[in-house]
Amino acid sequence: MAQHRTTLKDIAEKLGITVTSVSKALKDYPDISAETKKAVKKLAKKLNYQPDSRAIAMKRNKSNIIGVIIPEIVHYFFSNVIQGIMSYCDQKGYQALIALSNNQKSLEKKQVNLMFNTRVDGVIASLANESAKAKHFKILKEYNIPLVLFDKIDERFECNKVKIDDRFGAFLATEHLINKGCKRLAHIRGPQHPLNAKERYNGFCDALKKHNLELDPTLIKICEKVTLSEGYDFAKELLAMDALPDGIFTVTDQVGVGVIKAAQEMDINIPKQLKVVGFSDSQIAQVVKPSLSTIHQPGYEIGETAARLLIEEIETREADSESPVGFKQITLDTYLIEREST
Amino acid sequence: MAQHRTTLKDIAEKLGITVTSVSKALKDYPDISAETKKAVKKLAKKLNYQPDSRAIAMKRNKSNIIGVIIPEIVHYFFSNVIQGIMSYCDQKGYQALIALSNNQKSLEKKQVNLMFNTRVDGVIASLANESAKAKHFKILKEYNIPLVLFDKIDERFECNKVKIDDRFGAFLATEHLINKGCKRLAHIRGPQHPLNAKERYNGFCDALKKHNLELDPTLIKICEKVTLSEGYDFAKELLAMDALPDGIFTVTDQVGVGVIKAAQEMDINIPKQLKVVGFSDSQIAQVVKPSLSTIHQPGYEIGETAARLLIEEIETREADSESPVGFKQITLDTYLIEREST
DNA sequence: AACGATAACGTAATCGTTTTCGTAGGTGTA
DNA sequence: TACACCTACGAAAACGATTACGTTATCGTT
Repeated sequence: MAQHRTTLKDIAEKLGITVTSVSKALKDYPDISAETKKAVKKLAKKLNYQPDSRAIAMKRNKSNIIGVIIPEIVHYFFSNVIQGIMSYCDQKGYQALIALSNNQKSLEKKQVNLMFNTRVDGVIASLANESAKAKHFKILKEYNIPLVLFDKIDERFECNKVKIDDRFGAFLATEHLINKGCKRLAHIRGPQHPLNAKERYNGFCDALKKHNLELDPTLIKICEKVTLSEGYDFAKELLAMDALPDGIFTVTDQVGVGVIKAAQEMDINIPKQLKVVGFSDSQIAQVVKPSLSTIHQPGYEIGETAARLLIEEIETREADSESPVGFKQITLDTYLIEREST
Repeated sequence: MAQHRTTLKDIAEKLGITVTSVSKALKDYPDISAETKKAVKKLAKKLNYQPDSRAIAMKRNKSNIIGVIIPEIVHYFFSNVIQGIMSYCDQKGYQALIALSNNQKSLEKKQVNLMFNTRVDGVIASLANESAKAKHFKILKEYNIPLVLFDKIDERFECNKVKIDDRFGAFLATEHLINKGCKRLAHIRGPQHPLNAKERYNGFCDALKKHNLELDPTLIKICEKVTLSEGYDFAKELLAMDALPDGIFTVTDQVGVGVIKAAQEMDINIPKQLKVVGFSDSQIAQVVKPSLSTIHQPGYEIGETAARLLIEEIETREADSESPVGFKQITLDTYLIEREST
């Protein structure tokens, strides 16, 4: 019942020639006669011969598979990145092996090792929230396996990187609130470790400083999971204070939507009494009512760029394994999208 | 600079024994002396030996990689499914190679072939909108490669399947509209081919029939891309008719949100003048204002179940390649979530 | 006739691992 | 002494494909 997968051997035996000739015939080597080529190709088609990529991978020491490690996948930004990665890979003849870290450092480490064992040609990753450093990616470096970090990166780690200017984006968002008349600004920020959470916080501070506004530590809240409900809870806290904030910049749109929900429940009008800006430009930001102003974060382009850098590095090393690679950090443009929440 | 990946050969040479013994020592074969084992293991650890999964895959004829082919990934439902698949795979020691069909049949076919060549152990797929039949998956069947279809399935194709009862879900949604007093019901349905779009349409009809309501063909609209903006456009058409519909059931939440946007622009009150029910229970359904009633579609569980079925089939065939496999169709529970839009 | 060129194919090594089947040397027993 | 038996290892085939290098046979040239 179970059909046998045709190999070169099968073809060779039926034709009474050797595996070598079959291989050469299929690849149009000049030292194979036209007749033999014809016969081989015909039989190959008939038996539906398809080369075994694993065997080729062993021989060439190249799998044409890249690994992707991300914190989560049910996430507008990350799924966009993946889409970008995949469409570029498809074009270039690579496949994508995807793994999740669930934002846990230990799991992330395990996934890195798995990728290493699977002998992927390279890895694209965004660090787990628990991972301040990319130290556990070092094994890739040691064995010359290209790595591209995006979004949640470790600046000190020597490799290609793709990101947006989070600090500038946050600055734009905050200054927008100020320009709209906000005086008392709050920020619901991301976790301690991820660099982009820090950068967004810094951008927030930059804007305050530029406009001579004081930074009130009680108006800074730190998310752990960066969810809608965290945004909701922190907003409830912030909006129960004696001196209410009149503008909130949130680390993501998810959190921003949580803020909007909380404000609505407390009958605080957005944007009149409170203005909100999120970050990422995810779909919920346009769908929520009032729609949420946000900072655009081009997920698809980030993915595409990361894949391009990775494949370039892979193929450069392939051509000359000893040429020292110059690492780039590509920063993609970002901008403010103004909506009803401001 | 570039470090060399340790192989059995390296260890064997340094220890003056053969590859055979090294392999056996690492796997605790009884015919290797305790001393040798100790020495081998020590050196293996020191040199960070990790077996090459490709070589093992060749030998065992098993890659421990499964293929996943889905129409798109920037999609709440599909990304949830992937999450479910991956977490199950992780537990069972499998990795996931993911590919997108972009809802195109030709690309889907290409991806199936790629999966075949990569020698994945099995495939999980949801059909592209363009694919009425799963005929192009036949090659997997011919070579005894397990396949599990989910969500957008081909009922006639013999393989394991995981889905929800779309017809019943649609019936629930529609009856809910009727129970809430709607008399003139519209349905914005999915494309022609996907079975679940047909089933949802059928469920819509079932409810009308049960409650002796007439089916007005002018109130049925057919999406191509199933996007928010399609929902918006169709809603504008429907709400410009002489006899307005008072209830709309949409094939997805995306489309439902489009309807809500259109109604709001036209100053039609939801739920007073118009009630809307979506399908999928995606995040935007809770975020939109008014929040959208919907039918729950358990993406994570569907993914988990699909992975479980697939891996069970893989391992059954592994144990006994000739045992005829009985295919299951698992239907997961679904239910209505009532929100502000009704 | 002798040599070289060329065409067309095969040999064998290789990638890294697994596993079956030896086999050499030693010990124990009748 | 002869045989069985055990211990601890190695040889070799196998998975499927690639490729540097050999090896024939045939023909042309001088």
